[in-house]
Amino acid sequence: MSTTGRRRPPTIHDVAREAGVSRGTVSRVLNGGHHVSPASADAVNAAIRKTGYVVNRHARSLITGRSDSVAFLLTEPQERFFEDPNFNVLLRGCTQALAAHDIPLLLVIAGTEAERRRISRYITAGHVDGVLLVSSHSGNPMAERLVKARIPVVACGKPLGQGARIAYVAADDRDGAREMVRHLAASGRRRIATVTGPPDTPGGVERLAGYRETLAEAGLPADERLVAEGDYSRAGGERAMAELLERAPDVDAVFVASDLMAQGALTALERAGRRVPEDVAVGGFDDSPAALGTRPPLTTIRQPWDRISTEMVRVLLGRIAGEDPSAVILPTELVRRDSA
Amino acid sequence: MSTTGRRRPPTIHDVAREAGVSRGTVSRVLNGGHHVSPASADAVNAAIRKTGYVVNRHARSLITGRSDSVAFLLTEPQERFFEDPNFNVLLRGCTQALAAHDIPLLLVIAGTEAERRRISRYITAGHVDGVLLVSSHSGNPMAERLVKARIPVVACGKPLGQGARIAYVAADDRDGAREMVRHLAASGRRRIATVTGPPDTPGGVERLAGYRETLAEAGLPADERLVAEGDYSRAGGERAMAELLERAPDVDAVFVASDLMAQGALTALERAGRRVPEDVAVGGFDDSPAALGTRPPLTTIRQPWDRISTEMVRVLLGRIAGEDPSAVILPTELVRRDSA
DNA sequence: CTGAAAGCGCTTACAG
DNA sequence: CTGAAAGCGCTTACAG
Repeated sequence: MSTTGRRRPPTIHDVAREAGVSRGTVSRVLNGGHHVSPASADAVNAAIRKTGYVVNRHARSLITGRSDSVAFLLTEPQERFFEDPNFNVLLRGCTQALAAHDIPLLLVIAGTEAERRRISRYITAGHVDGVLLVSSHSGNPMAERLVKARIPVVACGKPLGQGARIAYVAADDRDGAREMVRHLAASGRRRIATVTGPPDTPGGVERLAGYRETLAEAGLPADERLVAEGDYSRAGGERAMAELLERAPDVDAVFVASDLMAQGALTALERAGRRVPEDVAVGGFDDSPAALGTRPPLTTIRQPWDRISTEMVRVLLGRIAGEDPSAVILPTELVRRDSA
Repeated sequence: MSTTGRRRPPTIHDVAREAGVSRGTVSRVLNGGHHVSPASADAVNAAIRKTGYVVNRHARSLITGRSDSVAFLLTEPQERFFEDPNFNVLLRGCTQALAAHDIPLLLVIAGTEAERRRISRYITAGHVDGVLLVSSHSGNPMAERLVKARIPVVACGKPLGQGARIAYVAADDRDGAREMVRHLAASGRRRIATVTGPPDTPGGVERLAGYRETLAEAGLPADERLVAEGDYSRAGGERAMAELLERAPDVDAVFVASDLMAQGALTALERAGRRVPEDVAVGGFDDSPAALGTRPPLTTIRQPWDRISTEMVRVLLGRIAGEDPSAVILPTELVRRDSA
């Protein structure tokens, strides 16, 4: 009569009965099969197939205290992340790396302080085993809170404030910037400007430092009129480039600290009637999908996003397993296209 | 001695003791406060604050059979989704709409058949209460499986195969296409081509239908050389436009069924030395962020993504609460910029 | 309105 | 190797 009704899913008890063993034995098979005779294991596996049994994770989590899932946590206004293709690449990479471990990724966006509070409670309540923290800005209160609550965390990019207590994975920002500026100088440019990231972000600080060092090495004079601050947005890049053009009309190259900002810079240059790369060479940073959408295609510094996400997941899983926080710095690579 | 160790989080039992009531009463306060005296409720709330109690969701889910979370499920190769900015907008909208209900979003990508199988099991195991299904192609085996397993599902875009059994939210594709083609014709274009979406997607079918209808209404002859098939990717759009240029060199306008493909079409036109909009007017579809990154900025049809995501969440929550599947069709809007 | 009690589905020492 | 049993933290009829 009730075959039409929604059948209750089979439990471990049904499997045990079917296999003719105790629930304990079924559980042992489920959890690695140690201390189980081959015959019992076979019987259990057959019973699982026959009944279509799937473990109830809530019950398991209740007793193990683990959720077997991980959060991908964004702690900035969403617009930034969704505008910037880097975000996609990172999210995709982490999703994939986690999937390989059969761990689902919980996407959590905490852009406002109210949201951050709510999410803190959510995470602290044991909903996830660890957090992949994506936030370019330092002094992030979330990181502090999470670390204090003993939640395993690994950040993308070096957290400027937190000291050594938090694990992170980052590209070698400074070295990447140096390579780009060397490339610009090698093509004979002499008035090389830069559009920086925000000064409270590792990319903002390190890429600028690399720029300055390389200028000095090349014997080019430092000129503060050649430095404009951006905010990693396309609009910010456009604004900064316009500023640069006004302050230093003789600029003949610019290193822009992100591809998205470089896209904006290109717009500003076009409006000003400057040809790229003939009049002004433009170098970006990231090698994000944004670099291909521009005209001309962007010469840029590739961040190894695949490796970054893989490493973030690896380190986080290690942290969850009890390992100490570690830092991973990955090398970048110059990608030559047409803009410089 | 043990204050340094990781303190076990407070349970409902601790709260009950603190408040001087039974665990049942605490639970009642937690679940709406019905059948609880104000005095007890106050005592419980005070105890919750004092102990910092947060409900253990695993225990709750075990008994209620609900997870209080929802999956955002992508069932296509990831590249497509991450390449296409529409995806971002949708994901962001759903995340926000869900956050308003305090429901976390689980991002799940099932691009390969193996992944789909794994994810099916995952979802069927009761890990989520419902699924926001994002997949442009029809005949999606996932949808079938989920519906069969009685999982509440709402699709983005009308599922071509599934009939009336699955709820969906979509923009009015046909009407949007008609408006764009009318706009093109109104500007005096006579050789209006189209780059379509895949023929097994609702957008591929409906937007092409709208194109044909409007051409007929405008008294323009149907010419199959003016129809090229795209795949919603930038590269596909570029390819299709090149094809069009070869087959019908006198083309003076093109309606491209997605902004991303339009971006590709622009590249092909530029390579062919055609000016936009002077020689060829280009109209897109979506009003995705891709439409702003082009030169010239794209005239396009806006899909009301905010409303689409809000509605998807609303319908899904309704389904979870037991409502019947419903379909929501939202109006589009012509956005005039410089490309047409 | 409220407490005592059963039970959700699982894991894990504990004995054998 | 394996079963019986306790217990994870919660919710929900059931009596009062």
